[in-house]
Amino acid sequence: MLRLSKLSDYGTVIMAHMAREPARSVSAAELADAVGLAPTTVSKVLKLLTRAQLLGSRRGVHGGYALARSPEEISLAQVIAAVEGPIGVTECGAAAGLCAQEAACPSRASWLRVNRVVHEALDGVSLAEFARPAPPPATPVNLAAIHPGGGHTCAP
Amino acid sequence: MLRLSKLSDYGTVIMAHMAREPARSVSAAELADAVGLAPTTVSKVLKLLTRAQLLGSRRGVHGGYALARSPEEISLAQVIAAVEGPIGVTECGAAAGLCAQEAACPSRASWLRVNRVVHEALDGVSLAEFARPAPPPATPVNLAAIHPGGGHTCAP
DNA sequence: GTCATTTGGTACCGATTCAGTCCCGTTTTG
DNA sequence: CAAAACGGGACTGAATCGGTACCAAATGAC
Repeated sequence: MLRLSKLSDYGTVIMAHMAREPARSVSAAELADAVGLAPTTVSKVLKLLTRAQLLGSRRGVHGGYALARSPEEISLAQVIAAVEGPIGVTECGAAAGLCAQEAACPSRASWLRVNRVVHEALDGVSLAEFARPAPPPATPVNLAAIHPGGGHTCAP
Repeated sequence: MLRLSKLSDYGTVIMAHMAREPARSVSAAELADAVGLAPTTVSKVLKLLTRAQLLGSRRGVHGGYALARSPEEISLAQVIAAVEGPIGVTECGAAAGLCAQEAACPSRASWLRVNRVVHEALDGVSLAEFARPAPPPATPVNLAAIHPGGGHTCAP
């Protein structure tokens, strides 16, 4: 199904939530409550997002997390990569040198193209857009024609 | 990592191999030998591809598999969907309504857009192209129309 | 200075999913 | 009828994933 992992999904939900009040610092517990997930799980995701420098953190009594950049400057691709590693449909697309047949692979060019498009698609969606879906951007998308297969775990 | 399953990967390799001699009927054993995978595994994948009507099959002593359509008319998306089910980046599967918040989900539009782009990327690569990598096709997916401001490197 | 609070890192377990194999039935041909 | 080949599941071991727990480090209140 070429699906996102649950943790990545959580990551996007969490980041979307934070993007609605970009300046505010929030604790893991508060966030967990807001998105309706187990505090431990939220915490785990927050750690990953922080390590990837998408979030800044502060420890201590009034500690918490806050966006490291403005929501416009954070893309879905960055969030997903932070949680589940390099984005790539095939191994050869995620990092060079993983596939033994790399040099001789007749399909490599095709895969690289697919990988690039996928990455661009995810990189083209900013948190700002993701959190607060405005009327569909620049180019109107024909919703009726969209291939179904979607929805995600929309946390409250 | 948003990665393809191994079985899907095998599927593409097998189909690519068949696309190089589109008219010929090949047995599972012969194919397994050609692509260097276990016969049982190849057989499993072939069954899936056949059930999805990408291949035609004949039983009996001179039986085997053959492409159901010309390589130009079979896309990567079709092969992948045949092996691992409907392509979709997010959960809540093919059936609508699995996600309670579906109607109110603020990110749904974004996800649908991503799904659509991914699907188009995979649908835009034909077996013919995939098996015998030619110079990039005449009409690549028009990313600019979907995400104005587009270009980006694929580097992880 | 001490203590409650909150993040950081890691190790761990249970469950689910995946890859791979095997078995048996059906079809076709010689 | 016998052999070759596909069709459809069932089964198993392994890998991955989701989730939890634990302890260390930092911070601020008192």
